Amino acid sequence: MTNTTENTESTILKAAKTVFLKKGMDGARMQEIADEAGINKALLHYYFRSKQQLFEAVFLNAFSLLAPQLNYILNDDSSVQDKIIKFTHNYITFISQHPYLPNFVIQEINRNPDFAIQIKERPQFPDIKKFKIQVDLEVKAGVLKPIKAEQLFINIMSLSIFPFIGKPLLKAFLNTDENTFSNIIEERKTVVAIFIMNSIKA
Amino acid sequence: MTNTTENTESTILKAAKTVFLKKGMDGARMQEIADEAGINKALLHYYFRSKQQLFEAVFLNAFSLLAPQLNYILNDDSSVQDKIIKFTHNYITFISQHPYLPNFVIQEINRNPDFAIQIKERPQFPDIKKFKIQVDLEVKAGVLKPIKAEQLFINIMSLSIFPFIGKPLLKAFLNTDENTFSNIIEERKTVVAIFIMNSIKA
DNA sequence: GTCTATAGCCAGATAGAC
DNA sequence: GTCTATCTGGCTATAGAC
Repeated sequence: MTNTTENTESTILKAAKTVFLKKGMDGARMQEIADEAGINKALLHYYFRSKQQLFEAVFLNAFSLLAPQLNYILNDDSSVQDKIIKFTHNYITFISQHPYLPNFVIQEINRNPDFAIQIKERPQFPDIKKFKIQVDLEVKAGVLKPIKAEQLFINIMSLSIFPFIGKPLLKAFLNTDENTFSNIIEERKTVVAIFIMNSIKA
Repeated sequence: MTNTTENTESTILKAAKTVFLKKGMDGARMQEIADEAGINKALLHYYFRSKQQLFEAVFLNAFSLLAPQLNYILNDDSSVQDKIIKFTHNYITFISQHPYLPNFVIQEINRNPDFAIQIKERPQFPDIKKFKIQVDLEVKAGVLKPIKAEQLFINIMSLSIFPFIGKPLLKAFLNTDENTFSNIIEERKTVVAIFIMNSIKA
């Protein structure tokens, strides 16, 4: 019976995730989530009380998929170069499999900046401190050209994430179909790291 | 009297822009737009018939602010390097003054991909053809390291636009306040071009 | 735990006076 | 052209049967 409960609850969460990620908090409908889960609308309220609470469960789940991976680039002990090569490959691969994730998280934080505050309280929240020290050291040692860790971090994030968020726009500008665009993304798993390292390797 | 009409109409458009850009189509309320314009809700319908039509007027206006600037990097005759330096500086400066714009346009295209199709029909819609030829030529001439024009274009867009879309998230990760983040953006008006050119200059 | 039925509210849209 | 008042539909949430 605990099993049944957990199954229904996770069925709801999965359906809610599908709908919220595509439509956002404002665009999502409880009825659509219920349909997606193959159950009744009232049951959603039985398990999660309100749309808001269901949404928050989905949001925190989504965020906890995206954020911890950043700890790798921020806190691992290997060289900046090694981390950039591995991170961009892994992150682009991961987002390819969850293309709605970054747009959803960013959109909802923009809608309600309080989320950003809540999130910072959580354990495992990525912190740039160590990365900053490492970059400064490698710059001083002459391994990297002069660059601020903050700018480098923003560049890595931008190059990894934006193509997914801006996909429909980029597809239009590049005048490509779905397949060609997928190939371009596939290429980025390697060319992003090359692009970055060409720029900063001393 | 034509004047009065145009004034009311543009007052409504301005108010609608303010609200739609912040809240998006789904989050915006006609009442809020009416309040922002200092007029009555019924008047919105008198001028624009429906929320959808008012929204589309705002969307097309927003898009027509963002897109034509791309024609500079895509179609101007100066060298790739010159264009990147000028474009990143100008675009980041422009978006700094209209920070909600890119997020709004991208969000709404993601919500309704039909917009992307409609938009492509418009005159002045940016086209990458000429840029592609130019990049290929400069690569062949040994001015640039080997890079595909499509990837370079995506990189330029990503580095210019993403920091605005991802601002609350980046602020949290970097653990910076509003002021520090503004300074980082200010720096990007020059460092983005340096970052790109370091990477691709042969 | 799960359903049907419905309460209650809110938002977009319209009618009609001025 | 602009307003007040109101209709109508749709959505979240709850009541209550099973």
